[in-house]
Amino acid sequence: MPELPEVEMIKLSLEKKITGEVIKGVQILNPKSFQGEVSYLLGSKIKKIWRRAKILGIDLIPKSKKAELTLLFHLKMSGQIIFQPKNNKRFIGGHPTLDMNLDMPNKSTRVIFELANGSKLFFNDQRKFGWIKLIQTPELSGQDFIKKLGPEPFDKLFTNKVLKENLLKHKSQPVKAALLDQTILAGVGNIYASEACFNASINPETKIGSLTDLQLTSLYEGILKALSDGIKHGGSSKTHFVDSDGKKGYFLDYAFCYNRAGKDCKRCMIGKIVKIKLGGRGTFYCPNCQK
DNA sequence: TGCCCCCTGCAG
DNA sequence: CTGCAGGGGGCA
Repeated sequence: MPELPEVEMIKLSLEKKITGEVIKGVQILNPKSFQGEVSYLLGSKIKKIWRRAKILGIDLIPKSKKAELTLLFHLKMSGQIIFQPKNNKRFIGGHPTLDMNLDMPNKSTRVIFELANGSKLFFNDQRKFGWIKLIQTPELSGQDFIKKLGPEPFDKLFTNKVLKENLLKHKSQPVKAALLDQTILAGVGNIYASEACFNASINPETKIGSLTDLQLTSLYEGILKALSDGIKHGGSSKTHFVDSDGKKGYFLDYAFCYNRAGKDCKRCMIGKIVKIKLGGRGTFYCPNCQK
């Protein structure tokens, strides 16, 4: 489900609600969804919520004087984190009919966190690919899936030059496949990879090695534009994504190519968006203006 | 680098 | 019924 913008929306919608709260209980409905010693969580206090790439982290201060804990979430394709206020009171604005049914738990609920103030967090994951991992905070940097991650797109260390260097280690790869490689840069997934190529007017099948310097720069800008547009519109809700309030995001209404096969290109107005398969993933582009 | 796999459910 | 879905690890 979620790429960087979607996880960011979850983080933003969650942090004010649960920071400072204490975890009172945990119910694990699907054992494969949770790794770690659950009992350590009980009585711990939520210190900070953060995002790295597509991973959401919750730092915890344990009840006793043990090392600090971090709860890691990877939502993979269908994960959701839903906050339920005390007494299940909700004040959802906008268009309630467009938000998900918030009766929890539901069929996809895998883990439930109960907070001391009576609110709850539901980890839903229809396809069961996602996971929650409880580790000691000092172990974080040693985790393989963290170590391997490339630069964070909105970090100031992620410059045009860094992207170029990282990409050029993979000259024979098609551009769009490279954007999905989390070691090159972290956080871009299938939707925003297609959009980034569109923004840069680059055919997603183009090999990295044959990109001009100018194209590499356009790609850098195109990536940042795709991701920030994603955040601006609250993320992409194709099937599963909602933020922690159960609200959808509307980026796909503004997307240039993703999920628009057969439709007119919004830029050149001549081409029609096509869908191809690249590296096993659906890929969209305009054959007329992406060369 | 390119499959196959982990799962469930929906659209065609 | 088949194929496909915002991810990514493991295998040849």
